[in-house]
Amino acid sequence: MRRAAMCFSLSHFPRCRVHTLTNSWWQSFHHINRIGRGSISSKVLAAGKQGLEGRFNSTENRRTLTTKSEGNSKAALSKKTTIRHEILDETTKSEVDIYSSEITEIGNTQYVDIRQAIAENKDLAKLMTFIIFDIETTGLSRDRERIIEIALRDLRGGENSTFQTLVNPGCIVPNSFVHKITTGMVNRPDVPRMGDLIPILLRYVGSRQKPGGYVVLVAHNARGFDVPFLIKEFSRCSFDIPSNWLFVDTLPLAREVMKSGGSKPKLKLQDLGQHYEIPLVGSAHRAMADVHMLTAVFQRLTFDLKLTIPSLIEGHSFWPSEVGRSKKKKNSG
DNA sequence: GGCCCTCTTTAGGGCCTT
Repeated sequence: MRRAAMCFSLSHFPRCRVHTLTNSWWQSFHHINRIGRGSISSKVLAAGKQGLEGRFNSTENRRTLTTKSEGNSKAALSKKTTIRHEILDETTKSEVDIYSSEITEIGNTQYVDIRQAIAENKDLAKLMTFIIFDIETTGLSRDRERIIEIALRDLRGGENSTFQTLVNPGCIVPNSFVHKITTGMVNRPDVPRMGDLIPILLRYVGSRQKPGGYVVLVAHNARGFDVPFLIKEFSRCSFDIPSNWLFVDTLPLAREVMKSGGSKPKLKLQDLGQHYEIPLVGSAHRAMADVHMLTAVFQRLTFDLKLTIPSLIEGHSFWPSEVGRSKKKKNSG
């Protein structure tokens, strides 16, 4: 039997480190705010040092797992399938049945604007699952190019908090100089095509979301690049973006933070990483390395902007249907 | 392509994503 490597991996990070950093200060921001600016900085930055730098350098707590599945993933979806995750050093093995989790259906509420409701009801904010994601592609045009790698990371951390896979684009990869992903790496029968991968991706995200909750997917330049690419690929494969997926673009957040800097701000993800002195893990422009970087950058940006979950959702999130529509309306009158 | 900035708004250039 051919053992088809799905080429996606799951990494195990210290449980709740990121969750603690993000959610604790978000939830307690107003409380901490009463203590004073200096106290906020010292407390949160201390948490950041432990949660971010400590995590990145902590090899003893970080175990990379590879995931392999047997058989074609699309065919496998027709029946209950278990994907086995094997730790590289083979000292331990674990199994996760990502097909057993239910994706919560929101019914016909697609594109119903819940952002105002979240702003008015803090309990709804607790139903949010924040997932940082990044894609690598064969180029910049959403119409002509294809996704060749995708990585996600649940901000809560913990076991199976990350998801990473190469994607077979069915064409050559002309821009390997960018991400070091070659045609030979992805044009293989054991690398899933997007149509096979999307159901797995949906199940994974569904396994991370809270019952009845919403998923907030965060990416750098999400509005201009990642989300349009996702929409295009989902559409091409006859899938819909789930109705409970919201998106946040960190590029305008960075622009807002950096605009007071005087000189022309550098807003590339790697520049933001340098600004915040965040160490790079892995190769830049590989999806998971960029996800780890953005995870740290996102938290620093939201801290600098003093954003709570409700204010982030209300003021900085968007639905897929809003992509392609200019956020700022030109004055027609 | 979306967004921001300016030498602007009846526009154009540059950044950001790969």
